[in-house]
Amino acid sequence: MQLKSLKDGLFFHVKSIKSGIQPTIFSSNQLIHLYAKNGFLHEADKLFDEMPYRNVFTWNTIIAAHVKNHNLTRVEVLFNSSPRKDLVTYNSMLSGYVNIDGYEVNALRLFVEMQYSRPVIGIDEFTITTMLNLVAKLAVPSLGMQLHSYMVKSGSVSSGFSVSSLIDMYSKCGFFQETCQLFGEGHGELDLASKNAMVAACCREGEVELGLNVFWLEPELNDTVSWNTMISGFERNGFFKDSLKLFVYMVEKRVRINEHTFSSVLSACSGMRSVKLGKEVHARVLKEGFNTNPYITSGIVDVYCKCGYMEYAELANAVFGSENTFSVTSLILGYSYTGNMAKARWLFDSLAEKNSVVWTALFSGYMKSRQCEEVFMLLKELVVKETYVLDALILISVLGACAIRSSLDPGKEIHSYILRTGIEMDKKLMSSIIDMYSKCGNITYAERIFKEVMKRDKVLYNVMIAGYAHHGHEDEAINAFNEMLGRDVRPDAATFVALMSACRHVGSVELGEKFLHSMTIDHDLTPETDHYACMVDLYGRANQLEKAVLLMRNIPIEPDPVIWGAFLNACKINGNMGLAREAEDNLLRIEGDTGARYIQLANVYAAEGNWNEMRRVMEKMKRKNVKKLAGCSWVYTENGVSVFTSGDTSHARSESIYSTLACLTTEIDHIALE
DNA sequence: TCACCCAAGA
Repeated sequence: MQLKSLKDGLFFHVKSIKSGIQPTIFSSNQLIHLYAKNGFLHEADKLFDEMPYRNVFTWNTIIAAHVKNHNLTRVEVLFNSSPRKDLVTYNSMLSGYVNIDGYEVNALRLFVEMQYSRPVIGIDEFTITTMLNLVAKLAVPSLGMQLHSYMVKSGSVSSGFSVSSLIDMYSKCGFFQETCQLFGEGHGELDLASKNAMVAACCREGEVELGLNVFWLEPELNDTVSWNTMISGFERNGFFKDSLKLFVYMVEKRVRINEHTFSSVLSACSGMRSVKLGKEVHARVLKEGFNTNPYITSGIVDVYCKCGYMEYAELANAVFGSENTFSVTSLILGYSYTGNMAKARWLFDSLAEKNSVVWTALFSGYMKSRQCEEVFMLLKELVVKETYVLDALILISVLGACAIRSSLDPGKEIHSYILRTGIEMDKKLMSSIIDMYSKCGNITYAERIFKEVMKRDKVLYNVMIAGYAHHGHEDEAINAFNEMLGRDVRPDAATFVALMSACRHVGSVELGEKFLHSMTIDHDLTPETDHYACMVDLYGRANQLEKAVLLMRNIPIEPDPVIWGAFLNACKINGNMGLAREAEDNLLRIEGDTGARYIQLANVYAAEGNWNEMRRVMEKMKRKNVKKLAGCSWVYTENGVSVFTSGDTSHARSESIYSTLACLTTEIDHIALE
């Protein structure tokens, strides 16, 4: 008897219990399969345990059920106690090892055992496709190619399963040419899974248009997977609107939507930072009952976090219940973005297990709010608590903190850690190291590392040009820029900030003007705040206040405090108090609650000996009740960091520090007199 | 009874 549906099965099961007639092994096997398929694993297990006789099919069915449920401990127990194992038993076990993270080595061992143990189990097409999956997951093309050769030799390369698995494997190993070739060879009749794998491969390669063309080949074939692949392909390449448009079209065409669809659509909403669309999708998810899928619930939380709606995000997370690390990570990032690091830290501490992504999230949060000490402390905590090799993105955060703090020694330690552990030096990491060395005052090291990189990208050039600028090496900055153009690396707005800042350091007004002009005319870039502020500063330092005034009048964007601050400084250098007053009005209008601005203004008047004006500004500041954080210096010693503010006597050894300082000052005075 | 293609947080 054939039991087709769960209803059939239940009916049959009840009948057999009532009648007391033991079902045949064949029927019981079918029942186990039906129960497991419909999520009733407990019932499947119970039936399996109660069976007086079992055959190899019985064992294979229950093993497969637990493989699908990712219960590997149970799978291994069953596999080892199974009295007779055939190729199917081995293939199921192999599939368990391949599809559950952390058992990849077991899969390789089992694969070898299947071929060489006595008696030989052998391998078949199922084994090969499962192994191709493993190759794709681990990205080890050499093994993939061996499997491919074996398939060619054994003549099993023509089935849809084989081709789609091969396409997927080559694509995930980064061999796009081979992927295209395989797809092209099988063009006589289009196999849906192979076509879907090809669409995915194109999107993975960033060839979205090509992917779309494949998607529209014989569109009547397309199933939910095809649509999902294309929707996610758009999303992952940043074409969020196209992703959502295709989703709408999918709904109109009445193609069945599943949990994968919603997951990608939610990512697109996050990418667009559209809370409106996010809410719409959220409503649809609730309506269609997908609100227990962890991919989807974390996706919803993420949309609200990315859009800055932290209250909604918290609420959604609470409603969805059951701890979801992805949701919590999104929340940590959301709070980091809004500068609420206390809340971010609280959430971080609430996680029982912390993976490298969540550590990275906290690191980047502290970096974003420039809490460098917290970055260093977190690093200490991480090294104590976790044993794994530090993630490149974490190191980038720490290097950033070193750069801000001008802490060369910790920076060097990180650099040697990278060399020691053999972490792959990608361009981002390389740029961070170069930036760290240059900001910590060691331009020679920065340059040496830069010159070792053959394939230099935009960020790498920008960092190096900024480094040269920072150290007053105008010619080197311009040479690097010319080399960049010669290598067809397109400059961006940051390149010109670096170049103009090089001009600022050496006072080359003409060159600065040339760059400002050239970025618009030759490179189709729009000057932003930093460019104008840089130019105003350049004019100021070159005693060309009239040009600064002219530029201020013609800046096409609303000048922000950075530009006004630069202009104020220009007024100070050129001793023009009338214009300084104008800058003051504008500055305090925008930044009336920033203590540092009042002090800057007071200093402008003080430099001119205009004590009345200075007093007026200080009184204004007092009335507004704003404070300025004291500027400080710091020194790294073996015992940690010591911070000093002006007139500070809080340090335990402050007496000896001050007497050393007095000696040094006397010596400097002597040198100056000589 | 086992195998292919689509989903999340830096």
